[in-house]
Amino acid sequence: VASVYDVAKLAEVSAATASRVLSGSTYPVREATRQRVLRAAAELDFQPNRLARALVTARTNTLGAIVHDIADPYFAEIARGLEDAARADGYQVFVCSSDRDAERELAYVRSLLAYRVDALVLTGGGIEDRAYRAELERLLGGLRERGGQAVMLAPQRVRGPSVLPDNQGGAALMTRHLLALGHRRIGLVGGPRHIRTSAVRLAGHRAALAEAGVDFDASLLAPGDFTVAGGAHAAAELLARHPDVTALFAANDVMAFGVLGELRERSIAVPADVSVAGFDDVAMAAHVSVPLTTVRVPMYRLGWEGAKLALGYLAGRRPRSRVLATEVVERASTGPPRPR
Amino acid sequence: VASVYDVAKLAEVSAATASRVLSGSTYPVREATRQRVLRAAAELDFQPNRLARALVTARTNTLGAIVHDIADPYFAEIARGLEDAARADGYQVFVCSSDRDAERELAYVRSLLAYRVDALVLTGGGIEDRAYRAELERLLGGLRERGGQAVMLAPQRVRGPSVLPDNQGGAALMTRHLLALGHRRIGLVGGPRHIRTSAVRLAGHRAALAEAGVDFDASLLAPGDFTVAGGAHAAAELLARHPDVTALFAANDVMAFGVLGELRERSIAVPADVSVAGFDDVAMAAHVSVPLTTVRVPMYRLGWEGAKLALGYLAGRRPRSRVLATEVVERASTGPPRPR
DNA sequence: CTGAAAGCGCTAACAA
DNA sequence: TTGTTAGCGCTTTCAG
Repeated sequence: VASVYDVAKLAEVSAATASRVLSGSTYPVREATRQRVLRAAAELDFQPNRLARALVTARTNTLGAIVHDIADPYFAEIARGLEDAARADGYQVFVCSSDRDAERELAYVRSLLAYRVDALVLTGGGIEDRAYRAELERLLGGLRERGGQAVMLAPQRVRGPSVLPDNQGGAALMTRHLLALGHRRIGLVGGPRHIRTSAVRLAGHRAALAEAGVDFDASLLAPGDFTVAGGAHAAAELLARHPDVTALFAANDVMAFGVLGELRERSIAVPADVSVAGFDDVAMAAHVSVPLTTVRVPMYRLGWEGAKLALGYLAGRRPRSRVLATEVVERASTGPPRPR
Repeated sequence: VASVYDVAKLAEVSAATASRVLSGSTYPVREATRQRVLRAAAELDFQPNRLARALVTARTNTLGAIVHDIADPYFAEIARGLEDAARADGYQVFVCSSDRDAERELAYVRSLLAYRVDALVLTGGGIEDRAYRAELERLLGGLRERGGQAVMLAPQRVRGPSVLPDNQGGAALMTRHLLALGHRRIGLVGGPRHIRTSAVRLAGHRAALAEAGVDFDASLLAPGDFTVAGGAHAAAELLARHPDVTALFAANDVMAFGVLGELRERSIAVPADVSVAGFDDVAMAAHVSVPLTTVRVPMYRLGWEGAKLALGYLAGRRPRSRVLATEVVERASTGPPRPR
C-alpha cells in the first residue's frame, strides 16, 4: 500500500511532482522526470487512494443507481448498460434495490450522497407520495449544489434530466394491436398504484381504446406489483370477474409470465382462448417454451451468506466456509425417452 | 453540506465532542451535551462525509462484487442477496460485470481496491489462466494485509473463504435422474472451457455416468458460453453430431432456454422427443410457456444513455433529455380471439 | 467528560 | 519545470 510519498521518495522528486504525473494532470513535467516517477510507481505497484483523491477534488468518479429490484430482469439489464457506460468513463457504480419502498429509497439516496456519488440515476418509476417527493427533491437539490446530477430513466414527478422509454405510446401501440386483432374485452394487469409508470402505461391503453371508440371499463383493470406472482393473482381476479375476456395485457413482462402460468394451470390455451401481451421485452420473453426440469441452486441465499461471510470477517470473526445443498426440481421438460 | 465543525459550533462544543456523538463512538459524553449535538446535527441536516471518515478509519463500509454479468438472472439474484445482507449491516455495494474476461476482472479488482472496499465478493467461477490467477492472488493479498477479505461464491483456484453451491453433486443428481428415466445418450451443453465451474459440473455428470456403468463419449459434450445463443448453438451442434440423443443437459438454465428454442425451431417435442434439463433454477425457469408478444423497451440503451447523460452533465455539458421509441414485437402469445 | 492538535493520502495554490 | 505548504472532513491520541 504505497503512497504518493513513497513513490516520490523512490523517484527522488516531491510529492507534488509525483502527484502531477500520477493523477493524469495536464501540468507540465519534464519527460525524464515523468519516466522516473512512472518507473517508481510501477516498482511499488502504486494504486492511488481514491478516497483521499476524492476528498480533495470533490469528485469520486462513482455513480449511484437506485433500481426497484436488481433481480428483476428489467432493472438488471438497465444496470448493465449503466455499468458499461460508466466503466468506459472510469466510473464505478453502486447498485441499490428499493423494492419500491419510499423509506428505503430515501435511505439509499442519503447514503449514496454521504459517499459523495457524483451522480444519481433513478431507474424506476417515481413513487406517488407527497412527503417522499419533497424529501427527494430536497436531497437532489443538495447534490446539484455541489455540482452533481440526478437523472431519471422512468417517469418521476421530480424534475431533472431523463431518458425515458415511450411508455404511453408503447401501451397505446399494443392496445391498438390487440384491437386490430379483433379483441374488445381486454383485461389489464396493471402496475402498482403508487408507481408513476403504472399510470402512464394505463393512460396509453385508455387513449387507444378511446381512439377506437371502445369505452374503458374500470373493472377490467387489476393492479399487480410487477412480479410473477402478482401477475398470476391479477389474472385470476380478472378471469373471475370477466370470464369473457379475450386478451390480457400486462404492464410488464414479468407479470405476463405470471399470467401465462395462471392460464396454463386453468388449461386456457394461449392464444387460442386468450391472448396475452406483455411490456418490456426482457431477454427471456422470447426464449422459453416448456417449464424446465433443473437443479436448484439457492442463489439468493448464496449472495446473502456470502455477504454475511465477508462481514463476519470484517467484524473479526472467522465464520467457516460452507457448501449449500442443491436439488433436482422436476418439471415438464423431462420424461422417459421416446420408445422406438 | 454541513461539516462536523458546523455542528460543533452550533452546539457550542469542540469538533472532537461532536464527532464522538455523531460517529457512534462509545466514548463517554455527558447526556446533555450529547443532546445538544444531536439537536444541532438535526438542525443542519448533517450527513457525515463517508470519504473523510473512511480516510481516517481505514474502513469504507463498502463491498465490491464481481459478477460475470449482472443481466444474467443467476448473478442478478446473487447480487440482490448480497445487497440486502450488506444493507442490513450498513454497507453499500459496487457491482462489476466482467463478462468472464480476465483483463476486465483484474481491472475491476484493482479499481475496487483503489476505492478501498472492505471486502471483495467473487461470485463467478474462476478463470483458468495462470497469469490471471497469480495477479489476482497478489491483489487479494494486499486486501488482506489491510484487514480486508475476499470471498468466493463459485469454484476458484484462488484460496479464500467461500460459500459454494454443490455443483458437482447437483450435476450428478441430474444425470442420475436422467439415467433413471431411461436415457443413455445424453448430450451435454457445457460451460465455457476457461471457467472452473464448467469443469466441476462436468465432473459431476461424468461421475454419475461412471457409477451407472455408462461410458462417457466426449463427442456428446458441446461447450457453450452460458448464454441463450450459446445454448442454442451447442444444441444444434449436438443434434447434428448425434441425431439419436434422447436428452440434453445444459450447464445452466440460460443455455437451457436456448436449447429449448432450438428444439422448438426444429419441431422436436419436449420432452416427448428429447428431454431437456438445466442448472440453477433461475426464477424464470418455472414460469414461462409461450413466447410473448410484447412492447420492446430498449433497456440496455436506456441504461447506457442514462449514464452518458449523467456523465455529460458532470463534464459540464448539458445534454438534452430524450424519449426512446418503443415498438410492438409480435410473437406467439397473441392472435385473433376465438370465434364463438 | 471535554478540547487542542495531529494526521489519514492526496491535490492545488503559490513560490521559486 | 519543480518544490513547499496548506487543507479536504473526519477521528483520535493526548492533555486537561
